[in-house]
Amino acid sequence: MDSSKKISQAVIRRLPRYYRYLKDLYREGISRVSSKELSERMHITASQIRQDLNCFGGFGQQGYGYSVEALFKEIESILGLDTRYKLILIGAGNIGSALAKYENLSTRGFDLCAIFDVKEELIGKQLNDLMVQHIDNLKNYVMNNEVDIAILAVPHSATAKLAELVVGLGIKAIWNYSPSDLHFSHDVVIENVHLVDSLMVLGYNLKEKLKSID
Amino acid sequence: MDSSKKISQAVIRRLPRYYRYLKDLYREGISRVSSKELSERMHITASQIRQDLNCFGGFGQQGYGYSVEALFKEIESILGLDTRYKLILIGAGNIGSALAKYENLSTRGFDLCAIFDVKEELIGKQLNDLMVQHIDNLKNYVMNNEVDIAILAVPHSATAKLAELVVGLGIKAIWNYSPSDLHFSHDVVIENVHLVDSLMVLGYNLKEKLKSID
DNA sequence: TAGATTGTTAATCGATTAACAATC
DNA sequence: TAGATTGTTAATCGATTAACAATC
Repeated sequence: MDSSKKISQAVIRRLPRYYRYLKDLYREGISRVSSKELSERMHITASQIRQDLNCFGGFGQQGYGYSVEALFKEIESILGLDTRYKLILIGAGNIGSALAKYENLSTRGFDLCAIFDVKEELIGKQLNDLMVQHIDNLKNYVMNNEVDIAILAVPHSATAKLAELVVGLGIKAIWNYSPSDLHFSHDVVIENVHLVDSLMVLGYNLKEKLKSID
Repeated sequence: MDSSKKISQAVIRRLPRYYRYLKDLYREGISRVSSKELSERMHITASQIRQDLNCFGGFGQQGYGYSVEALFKEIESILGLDTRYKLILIGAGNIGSALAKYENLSTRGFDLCAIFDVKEELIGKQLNDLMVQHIDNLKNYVMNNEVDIAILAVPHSATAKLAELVVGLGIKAIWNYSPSDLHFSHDVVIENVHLVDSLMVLGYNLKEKLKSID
């Protein structure tokens, strides 16, 4: 549980999955779970579960297993889901407006506070309880309001410039849905999301599957 | 290039990224690229690029590099993006309708052909050029039309039952946006997508970043 | 106590990187 | 030919799995 020890991204990317499965167990009214039981549900090895959890601390009890509620709370806290983040959305097109309407964000502590776009016909449009503002207001908004994370959902051509702007204004995290990947220096954290990538992998795997049957 | 050799999912999951970067190069009018140049753009090692590509064949030329167009076409073909897939969407809620409106699907060869939901108020609703049908029509539709991939975007409570139905009807691939993960036997391929997972990882990394600055 | 299951070390496996001979 | 860069083997690194002593 030495906090100076760097935890690998492989482990971190599994945390949301643990979070989901534990939440399900909790909702089902199950109060304890062993690494073996959890491993069967999650289709990973019990060994991996114990290794992963021990990166953060000894949450279990020998001979007993893990308390579902306690472990859930631990992972919630590790992921920072017990604190709230303030988000802005840049780009109110197809993906952008879908994200704005996505209720799972606020239930996980991610509060969308403002929406910006450049297209005149979108300005003033209501998305949930927010009104789309002109991108020219962005600078002023960020200087007067706390912003933790910027969601970028703009076309290829606008991505680089807007990312520069956002980072220049001191925002340290970008959830990027734009077609082009972002790479910044180590003091900005980025998640590049490409929905279609996953579909391409699915298509590939389907093709291979069918090939092996023939 | 032995086709019997199993290619690791780690490599396969990078293919869409190669595809995107090569498409960009192609659009920029760049006709050749070395693994070193590509590695700088993509922020991965040149070694990895050469290893990855050589899983599928020797596409390069010593002393020259790779032809952007030829390599792009190769990867497009490996991913099966030169063939078309027929998709159905189950669940026309927030995520479902966003996916239905997502133009990037058809441009990559994924044609959405029918949409189903159970909610009376959604039946008959127009999404792009498709009308939402009642889920009771699903069986009949699948028996009379080719379907390669089902997109599942339904609530937790409906996921398992609908997945069973879809697999029972012989569909071999599911792009699953439902809150609960699906795991089927090896003859069905699944991609479980959880948008918020990526945001949670971003939140975690942001928190760690800020911690290290203090 | 006996049984169960963790936490943790050691072994294995796979993926990434480095190096370099082959060759365009 | 000389220079460049691939394809490929070997070395390294990291992640996963196995094993088991510790302990509830």
